[in-house]
Amino acid sequence: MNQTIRVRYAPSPTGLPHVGNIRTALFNWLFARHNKGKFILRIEDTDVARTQPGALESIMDSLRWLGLDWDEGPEAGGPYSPYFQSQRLGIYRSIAEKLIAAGQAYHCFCSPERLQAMREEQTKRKEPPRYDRHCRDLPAAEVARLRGEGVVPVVRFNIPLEGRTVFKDLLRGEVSFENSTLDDLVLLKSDGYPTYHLANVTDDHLMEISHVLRADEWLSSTPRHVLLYDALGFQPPVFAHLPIILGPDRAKLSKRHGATAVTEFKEQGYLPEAMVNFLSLLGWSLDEKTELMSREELVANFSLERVSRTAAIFNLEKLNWMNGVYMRKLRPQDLCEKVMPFIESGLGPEPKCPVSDEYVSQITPLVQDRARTLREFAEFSDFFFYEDLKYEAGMLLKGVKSRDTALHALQTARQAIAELPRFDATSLECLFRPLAAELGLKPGEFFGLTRGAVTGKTATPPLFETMAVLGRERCLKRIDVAVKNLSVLKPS
RNA sequence: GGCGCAUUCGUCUAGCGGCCUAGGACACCUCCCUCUCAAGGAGGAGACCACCGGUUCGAAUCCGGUAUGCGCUACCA
Repeated sequence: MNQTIRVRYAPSPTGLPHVGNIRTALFNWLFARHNKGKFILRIEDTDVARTQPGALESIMDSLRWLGLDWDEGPEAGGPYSPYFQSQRLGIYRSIAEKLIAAGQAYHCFCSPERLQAMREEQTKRKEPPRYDRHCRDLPAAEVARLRGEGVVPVVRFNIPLEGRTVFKDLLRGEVSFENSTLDDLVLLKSDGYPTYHLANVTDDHLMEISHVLRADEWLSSTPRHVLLYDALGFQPPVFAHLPIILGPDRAKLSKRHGATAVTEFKEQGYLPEAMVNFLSLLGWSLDEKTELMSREELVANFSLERVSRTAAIFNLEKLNWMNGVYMRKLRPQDLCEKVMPFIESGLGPEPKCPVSDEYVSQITPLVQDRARTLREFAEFSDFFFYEDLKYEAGMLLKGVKSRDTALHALQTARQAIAELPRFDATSLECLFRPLAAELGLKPGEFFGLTRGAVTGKTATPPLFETMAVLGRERCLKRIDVAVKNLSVLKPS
């Protein structure tokens, strides 16, 4: 096959794009870029009731955020316009009419009520619920009568009553279905919109899609599509059904499992490059060891042969780890820039120090190794920004013998700090180590106590660097507050 | 219920007949480093390769069956 590779991502704008969904987009994109082909974005807005206003924007935002650029589609345009199925209604109608004329499809006047009753009846009799082909061979006179009554029909496809439909799936090999298990699916709905099946087959053909890489849940409807291609005299594309993504409970990933929309990951402070890397490993692998790959490496190495066939569980822990790796790889000034909005929005309304580039760039090297997401970065460094700390005074006593020991140590530290000629990390350490010995405290005890006073936390970046960034005045003030907090505590 | 797909450590996976007494990664545990927390380094535990048959000198790898899971079974995609 030496035609150019053309693949598409064809979401329906019914909500926020899901990570599973976007993983399919990623694989399509990687396949296109690896093969120097085209990646097309096509919007399948054929369900009027389910289409949501902002969905298109969030689909495009998600793709852009991950760097999955499309060659044809909304905003990009392209030779096969339009790329919105709702703007191609005439095409589907004429295809449907062509099928009817050829005896490959028919009008069906059955009401939704009749269909539902029929299915209930079938289920009760333990039969597979299937359209009973009531309208398949309706006499012309009957059709005219129903028409006259104003019943708007749907168009159904004539599935062959016998035989098998066999097709090749790139990942699963030959797949075969008994035609008798398929029913006469609806092609054109009564509102004039096509169903997925018609629109999909029509557009994939017209847009010269070479490979259909879609989620596994479509495998069962592929024989219908193959039959449709046949009826229309179209050459079917190559199919590859990708494994789906499950939540930790092995059920299809959904809102119950926490964040699932791509935009949520963005808001939670994940980096797009980490996301792309992580998602690429959900159902694909390069070899037995390589895990960390740049976008370029992924493009260079991606191949369908190495896509697995089994559903994968979305492992948030691993994403967190990988995001941390990418955070640590960032140049400090880049991290600084990326984390800024999270600091600004992540801090509450309480009075806080000004958030400046200069200040944040001092904090960045201290927190970079410690945070796994940008949001976590903001949380870990919040004490740098709040003017007043909130903590339980008892926290200060953790690891210290008594309240009075702590009070004395803090007061001693306060005075020493106030008199320190140079307020930097090295000077502070040279001051504190001997001071701990003088106080009869272990360094860890003394440092921990000071840490609590100065940050309100038990776990922070290294004490002296942290103090140096906070500045002398703020440290003194916070120690004063700590002393006050301890004084009102019962002696221990 | 019918049809289809799948089944290797808790999780993501490597493996496409002998290199496997099954490799890597996350998570977990221990130790080192260390002012806390991380990061980093060194180890460890963790999979009778779903089960049962078969093919073969030899099977995680091929075939059949069973079980389990998932998907589809709409005028939704």
